[in-house]
Parts: sequence; structure tokens; C-alpha cells
Amino acid sequence: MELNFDGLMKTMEKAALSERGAAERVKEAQGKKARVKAATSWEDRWKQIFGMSKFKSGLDRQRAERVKAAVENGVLGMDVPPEKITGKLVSEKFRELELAEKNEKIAKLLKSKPDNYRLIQTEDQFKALLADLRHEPAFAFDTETTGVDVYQDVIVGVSLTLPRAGYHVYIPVAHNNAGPQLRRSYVLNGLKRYLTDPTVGKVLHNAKFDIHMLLRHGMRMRGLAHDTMIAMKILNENEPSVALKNLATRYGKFFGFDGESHTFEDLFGKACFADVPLDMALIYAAKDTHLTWELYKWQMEHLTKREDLLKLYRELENPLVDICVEMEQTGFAVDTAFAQEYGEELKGELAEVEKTLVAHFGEINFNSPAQLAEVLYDRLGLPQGKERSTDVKTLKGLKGRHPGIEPLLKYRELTKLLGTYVEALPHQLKADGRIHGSFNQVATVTGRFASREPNLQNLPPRARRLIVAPKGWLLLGIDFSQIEPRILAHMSGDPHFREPYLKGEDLYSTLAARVFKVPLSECGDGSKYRKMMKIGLLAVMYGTSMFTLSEQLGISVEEAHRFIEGFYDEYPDVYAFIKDTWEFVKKNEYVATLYGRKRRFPGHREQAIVYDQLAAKICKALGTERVPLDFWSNKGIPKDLKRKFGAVKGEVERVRRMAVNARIQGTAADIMKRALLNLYEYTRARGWKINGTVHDEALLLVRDTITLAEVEELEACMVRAAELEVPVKVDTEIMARWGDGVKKGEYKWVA
DNA sequence: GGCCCGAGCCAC
DNA sequence: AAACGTGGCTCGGGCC
Repeated sequence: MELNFDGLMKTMEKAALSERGAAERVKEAQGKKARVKAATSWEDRWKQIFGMSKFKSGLDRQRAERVKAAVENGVLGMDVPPEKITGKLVSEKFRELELAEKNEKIAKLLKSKPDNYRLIQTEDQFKALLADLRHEPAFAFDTETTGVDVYQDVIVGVSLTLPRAGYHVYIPVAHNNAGPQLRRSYVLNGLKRYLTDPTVGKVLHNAKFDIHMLLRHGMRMRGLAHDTMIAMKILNENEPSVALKNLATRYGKFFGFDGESHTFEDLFGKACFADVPLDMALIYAAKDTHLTWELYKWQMEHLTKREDLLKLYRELENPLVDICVEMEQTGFAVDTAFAQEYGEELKGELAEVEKTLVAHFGEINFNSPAQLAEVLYDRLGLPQGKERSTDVKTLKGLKGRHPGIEPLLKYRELTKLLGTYVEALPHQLKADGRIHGSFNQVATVTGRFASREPNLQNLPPRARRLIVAPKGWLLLGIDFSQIEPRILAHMSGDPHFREPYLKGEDLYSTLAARVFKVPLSECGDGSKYRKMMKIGLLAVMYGTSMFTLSEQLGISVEEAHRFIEGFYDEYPDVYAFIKDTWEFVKKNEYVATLYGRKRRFPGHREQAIVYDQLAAKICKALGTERVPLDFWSNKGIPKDLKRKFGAVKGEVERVRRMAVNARIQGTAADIMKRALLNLYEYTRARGWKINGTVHDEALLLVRDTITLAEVEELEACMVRAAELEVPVKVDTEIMARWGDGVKKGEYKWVA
């Protein structure tokens, strides 16, 4: 636990963790249903269904109309005749409530204006501000904009908090129908030397957004000292919302903000900030930087108590913000002609397959699992699992049973490729004809990047081919080879496991030969032993159950168990690594990566203690060393033990899997982030760009005059990012089209 | 018509 | 009772 306020954090983190649990959501939904049922009036019912705080859009008015209709038709079955609804349309009533609620919040907001919030509207006021800014080694900064599209919207005002001078300002520059305002260019020019000076610290909440917005107006901000959104995720990766106002509402009492802080949407709904009156805008916007600064100080209290986290934040996450901005700004070029052509080709294929499917199954929607299940299991009487699933695995199992299955699988493949990628990507182009997705450095609990709008990390090979390098440029893909097993080799310290890497042998072949006790010559590329070993090692790292592993390998559960036991016998330190992780997370409720990133599991200790105690009792009762694989069907386990153990088994084992995985996957993520920093330094000096990252691969945009020596220097940037006691290897692909390149040895170098 | 969720599936 | 970790997108279908 990083933050001191144990009770609060514990509750918070528990809530956050449970939010991830589907069971909790179901329970919540059931509770909601019950409350709705119990509501005695239409108003109550509305509240329960939508929540009073959510009155904001025209959409809700539409809903309201429907509620009214439902009331009138007696559908809701309530004893509230329509005429009793205050004589007005329901929608009007809601509009009234909505307005009243908003106005109340806004009135409260206006009344709350502190004396040190200042509106800057004249040149004199602005010059006085700049004079004070000269004495600030660091300040908080924020932009207000017409919207959240960083490639379309514009800045309508900026706010600053000057901590030494002790006041907070909002400078409107493009508000509609408002009082006197300075011009945007004048204000940005005045602030430029402070915003671009790397030695003047800027503190922002979600700096990436503001850096993009400043770039819209031709300014490159430098000198990000602290990003409170990112730091929050480092302090608590389970934080459910890192929206500034939500953090203020939740933690504000620890840094001087009592009561609720309303989000923009709460106060202004879908309005454009340019239309917000200046007095209101001041309080809202100046509060943003004010909050950001206080949150920053509070976060620093906690970070300084945890040197490892401070280091992780300062040296890794904070400088990465600039790289995220660069990746997003760079974007990906799409070969639209190829996309068009390929799309047509796929559509042609799809039409053929559809014809076949109609002949087999009739005119149904083949995209609908429900309709499909009805045809497959009810009409055609194919053998159904208990779940009537229509997923690929199930369908493959039914292949021999019906001639329509094969084309159905083909249909799935084609619609996925076409609908999710080939047709979708060209729609994502921005004004400059490139795709600018967003990369989020703190979206995952393990530290990996996430990518969205579109997700460029899950393009299948065939869709990657739509992405090309612009003329005069090349795409460079440098990926870490087997980074996760290498991390396991390093962290476990297992000398036998490290051996193949140190000797330059193939990992899986060597492992397979040892575990299966067959000559190395029988474990070469493509051999069944090597294949099994590869899956087996993945199972070890991901904590796969013996049941799943047996299915994957097509062997019995007992055989799978013997296989993994055999592996642990040969590599005892790997086993110890896993057991140590379990012990550590039981004791500390967190695990850490090689570079200090933490994943916390609040509340695990208690459950793990129960788990271990009950496991010991079961072993004693059975006279075995471990809880048997057939725990659930085992008749020898006393009923009450079975019930009690069953209650904690799933969750404890889940945490243990996540903990082991977080150490390995998280360390790999750290290494990639370190690599990106090295690459950024190298490419920036040459005007090249970092394009993106796909977990163990860095994508770069480089000039086509690049030399072999330069490629090798880029590779060195990657390799030296990993400080492992086993060699680290990278592979580079040189491409004009993503996924269609050559290895550096095969490339025809210009120079 | 938008929101939400599950099923299914793509990547590493 | 549940069986593999981390994500995001599309679709159908239910909701109002």
C-alpha cells in the first residue's frame, strides 16, 4: 500500500478491484433491479434507473418521453395516473429538475470563488502575471478547449497556478459573447518562454492532451515536471477514475479540498467551453490548476516515501509523455488504394461463402450467436456443450458433423478481417490523411501500453499490410526476441534455465530435451517436443491450469501435470520463483517488477491465509502432499472443508496467477519503455520518428538513407535497456509496408 | 437512437 | 465450481 491513509485506500482499492469482477457487477445489477422494482413512483423509478446526476442530454428527454408513454399505457404497472404528473409533460419536469440541479451546482460554484482566483482580461493584468511568472521555478498549467479532438479543436483559454505568488488565473482567449479578452496568439506568445523552457517545471493533469493542443497552435511545450494523472496510476494502478475532479472528490480532504468537485459534464453538459460565461469559467478553470498543484504536492509526499516509485515515475513514466505525443503526432500512413482493392476482394470471397451458408443454414444473421445456436443445436441437432457456444473452438469440434461448419469458420475470419480492420482503418484517417490513434502509457495494470482509436496493437498480419511508410521513409520494426522467458531466466536465477541463452542454444529445444529426456536432435524446430515445451512454458508463466494445458496439448490432465512437474524437477529455481511470488504476495499484497513498478492486490492476505490453512487440512485428511487435481470431484474431502476451500480457491489462485504474470509482463513493459527512451534520444537527433509499440516491438519511421551501422545502433538502444544476466536479443525488420519486410541482412543498403 | 453488456476474436 | 495473463473493437440484442 503506497498511500498512508490505509483505511480509505483499502476501501478504495477493494472497490476498484471488485469492479473488475463480473460477479460484483451482476450483484450490483441485481440490486439495481430490486431497487427499481421497489420504487413507488415514476420519479423514484426514474431515479433508480438512471441516477439523478445523469440528467444532461436530449437523449434523456427522449427516454423521459418513453417513460411517460409507459406510464400512460400502464406498462410500468404503477399507481400513478398520467394526470398526476404535475400536469406537465414528463420531459418538461425532467428538464426542470435537470436545470435546477445544474443551476444549484453552478450557483454554489460561483459563491465559492476564492479571492486568489483572477481573471486576466487586459494587457496590464497579463504583464503583471508574466512578471510574477519569472519568479516561479514551477507552475501548474492547463488548457480549456472547444472539445477533446486534439487534431480539430482549439484553445479557448488557459489557466495557471503560480505557487510562489499564491494565486490562480484563467486567461480567456476565445470565449463567445463574453467580456474583454486578449488574443490567443498574444497570450501564447507571452507564455512561450516559460512553456518551452525545459528548466521551468510544468505540472499538469494529463499533459499529453495539452501538449497536443499547444502543438495545434504551433508551440512545443518542454519541461514537464509532473503529470498528476500518470503519477496517480503509479501510486495506485487500481484507481477506477483518474479524472481530476473525481480524484479531488475522493482524496481532496487530504490536500485541502472538501466536498464534491464537479466534472465539466456535471456542470456544463455537452456545452462548449467557449460558451461558458467568464465568471464561471474562471472558477472552473482556475480550480483545475489549483487542484493539480495541490494534488501534485500530496502525491510527492507519498512518492518521496517510496524511492523506487519516485524513480520509476521520474525516470521512466514522466519522460515517456513526450514519446507518446510523438507517436500520436506521427501517425500511420494507410495505402488507401490497396485497402480499397483488398476490401473488394474480401467482399467477393465473402459473398461466395454467404451463398454457401444460406444453402446450409437458411436466411439467418450469421453474425448472431443466438440465431446460429438455434440453427445448429435446435434445428440441425448438432451435439451441444452445456453453453451452446458458437465460438471457434466449439465450431472446430463440430467440423466433421456438418458441411456448413467449414464455410462458417471462413465467414468468421473474413468478416472479422473486413469489418474490424480492412474497412475500418480507412475511416480513421484524420485531415492529414494519416491514422492518429492514441497510446496510453498507464491504461494497463502491468505497465504495458494500450492503444485505441484505433487499436494498432492488435492488427492481424493481413491488416498490417495496409500500413505503409511515406515516400522517402522506411518502417523499422525492432522486436525483443523471447523477452519474457529471458526475464524469467533472469529473475529466477535458474542456472539451467539460463544455460541455453548463455550458450546461444535454442531455448525450447534445450528445455524439451531435458524435460522429456530425449536427445536434442529430436527437439529441433517443428518437433512435437519443442512445440509442447513452448506451450508448457507459457502455461508456467501465465499460471495455466492443468485442465486447460491438457486441452491445449491434447493429453490427459494427469499427463499435463506430470509434464509440468517434470519441468519443475529440472528447473527447481523456476519453481521457487513462482512459490516465492506466491509467498511474497501473501505477505505484502503486492508484487514488483525489476524496475519497481507495483501491482497491488488489496485484501489478498486474509484470503491467502485461509486458503493455505484449509489446503493443509485437506492434505492431512487425505494424507497427500498437495490438494489433489480432482479437488471438486474428490469424494474423500470432508464436505465442510470442500465448501470453505471452494469459496476462496478461485480468487486466491487468480491473484497468484496475476502476480506471477505481473512480475514478468510488467518487467518486459518496463524494458520496452526504457528502450523507447533510448530510441527517442537517438532518433530525435536525426529527425526520425517513433511510430508506435506493440508490447515487445518498437516501430520507427526512418529515412530510407539509413545505414546498417545506424540500424545496429538502434538495436543497441533496445538491448541496453534490459539489464539482465542473460543475453538480450532483438530482431529488426525493414519495411516499406508493415509486416512485409526483410531482415537487415537481406536488405540492399544504399550506403 | 444511444447506452450497456456479453460473445467472440484480434494482438502480445 | 472452474479451468490463461494483458488489452481493445465489432456485433447483436436488450434496455429505455
